[in-house]
Amino acid sequence: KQERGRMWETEDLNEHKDSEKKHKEKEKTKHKDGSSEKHKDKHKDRDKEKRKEEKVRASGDAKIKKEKENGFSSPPRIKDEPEDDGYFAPPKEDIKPLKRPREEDDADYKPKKIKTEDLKKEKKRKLEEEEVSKETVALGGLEERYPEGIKWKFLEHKGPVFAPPYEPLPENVKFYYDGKVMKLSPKAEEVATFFAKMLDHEYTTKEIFRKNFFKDWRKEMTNEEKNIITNLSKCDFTQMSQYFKAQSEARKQMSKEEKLKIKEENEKLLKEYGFCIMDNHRERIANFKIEPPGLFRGRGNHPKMGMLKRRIMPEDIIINCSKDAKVPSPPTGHKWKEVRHDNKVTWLVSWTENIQGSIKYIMLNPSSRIKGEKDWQKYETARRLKKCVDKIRNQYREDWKSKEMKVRQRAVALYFIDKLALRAGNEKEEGETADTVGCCSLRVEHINLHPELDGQEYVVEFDFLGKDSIRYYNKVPVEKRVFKNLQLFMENKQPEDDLFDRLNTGILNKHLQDLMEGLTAKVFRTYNASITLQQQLKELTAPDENIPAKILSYNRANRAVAILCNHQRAPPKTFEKSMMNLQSKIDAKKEQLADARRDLKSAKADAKVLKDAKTKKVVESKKKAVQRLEEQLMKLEVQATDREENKQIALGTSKLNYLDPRITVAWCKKWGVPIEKIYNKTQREKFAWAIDMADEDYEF
DNA sequence: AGCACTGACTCAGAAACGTCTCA
DNA sequence: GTGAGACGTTTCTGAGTCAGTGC
Repeated sequence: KQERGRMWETEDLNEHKDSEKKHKEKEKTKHKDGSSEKHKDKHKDRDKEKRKEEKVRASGDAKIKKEKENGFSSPPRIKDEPEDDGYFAPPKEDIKPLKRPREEDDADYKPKKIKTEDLKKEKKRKLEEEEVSKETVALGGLEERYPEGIKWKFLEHKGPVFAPPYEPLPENVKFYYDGKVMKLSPKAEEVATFFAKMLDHEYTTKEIFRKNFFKDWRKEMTNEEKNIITNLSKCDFTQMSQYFKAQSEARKQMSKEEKLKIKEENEKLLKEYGFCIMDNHRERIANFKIEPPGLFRGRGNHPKMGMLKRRIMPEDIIINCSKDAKVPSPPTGHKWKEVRHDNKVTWLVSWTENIQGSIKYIMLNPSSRIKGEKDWQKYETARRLKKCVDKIRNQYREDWKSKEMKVRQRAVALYFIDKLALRAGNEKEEGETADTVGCCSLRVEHINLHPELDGQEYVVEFDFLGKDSIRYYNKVPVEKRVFKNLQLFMENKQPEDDLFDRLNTGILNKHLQDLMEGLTAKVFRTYNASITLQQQLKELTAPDENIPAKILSYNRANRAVAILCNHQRAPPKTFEKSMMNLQSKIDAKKEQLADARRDLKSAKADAKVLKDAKTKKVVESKKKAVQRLEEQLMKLEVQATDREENKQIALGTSKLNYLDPRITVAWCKKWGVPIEKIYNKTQREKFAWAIDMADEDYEF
């Protein structure tokens, strides 16, 4: 059984103090210079370095990686096309702003596409029985139009939308320090409002959050403010907080017209900035709005939570577009940091974020050609793994016996990745992020070995925090050889030592690359998720069930995958209540049904005596009523089961990222389930390529 | 030559938002 | 017919993976 919980939510005081202490030590060594570019000067932990050295020694024999291709199932056939054949910038007038962009888009661009792809189209058309309008997203090797690594030939966009400027609070909203009213400078006030807006959130009670916030807030204060405000606990943000609550309340209470006006403004913004031209398509951009300033909310026990995420200015922004495109103009009085023309990447805009020093991007929507193609490619790689997975499994089982420690560790790790769908587990910089692990970065403290547990032999108990600090807890019986190996790996180690001290993701992936071109650790997740869906669907779908029951089967298959991938969610706040509501509905329905049955019975009795047409008719209608109620009851019960089973499981992530959509499409076609029942509008847009491609015989 | 760094991309759950349903 | 709450959808942005590059 999967248990959910974030360590830090339940951690006891001692642990808390410990992590605090650790963090303070980090701070001391790290922040001496006080520069704002601290993230650049990487802090090296002594232990970590030692560990790394060991690994280095052990991995000296790494094989030289062979030349890597782009992971296509078939090598891309590169057609030599004249540069300007079809890759012109579509004249502006052609790009009509649209209310329902996607559909009309297709109509807009189809003609051009057909022009540029005459031959391919013709071939395709023969294969197609269905809507031609979806062709724009049909893939069938669009990539081959580009030489290796080239992502586009023409790219034009309007640049990002910046966060709205700060609006100072009205005079009557006061801030108090130590019980006394205090007027803050605009900059200090802005940062204070970030905190005030989060006052109801658990974050603001956390020591690290408060400390980080206060430190960064003070940087924004004037000298006088700095002198006065020395203790966060003496700050009273309640008026600010109430003001924002009132504002959001007011927003909810707005009249229809006002709401409509806002909606229209948003649509206008989307129309203008939400699309770009990539080659001869108008494509939706995923995140064209720049992240507004605020307080950093890391997940889990993040050492940087509460730090100030600064406002991004045009001067921070790098614009990427093609040379022959119109460069977006920066807001008046501002300049871009840089304009570049790099067609080996897919992003339109980038900037460097100040918390981790990492780069953020503006990229295209999942429905775009460039994302869809990549997605399709991912599943094709996973399907190639299907063909050789048996061989690979035999190989790593052999490797459990290897004389070389490194090989054994690699083999056991790969076994976990395959069997349990664990993530690869890159090393992370200590003190920069929450302490989470994946397979290669598992530590001794994360597993417990039980030679026997609950009647099973050789059980490994996993308990660690994975991505997003989601807890992975699982007791797994493993093969004896694995168990013995784990015992060996753990010998003479401290709890905080790496379990696989001779292994990292680089070594593992290099090895995988040798086993199959394009194979990496995460392909196993995709493969196992998709193959599980396919198997489960086969197993669970009962041919003569009705549609709701079929959908339940689908959800159950989906759920099996979500459990495998450990996709969890916090139980909805209203879960208990809504469950009870549903139960009372079921009870009511049962009562109705009992009544209806009684009515039917008496009607039948009447009919026996009277034998006239009228009473017969009554019997018929009562029969129908019973039937209808039975159906309704079943539907409700199905719903209840589904919901109960879904309490802590998030289906969305696997559906969106791990399950080959063609399996779903095929299943829908086979059983006559409308695709809309499984995929909503957005999902259908994202998977348009699959809906177009797969027929009911599709096999993953 | 080897590996640390980092850029570019996918994947992740929470929160905000919109819509539907039921009293 | 209406309004509140439930529930599905969309947005947001943080957290991973992985390979290329530059020291």
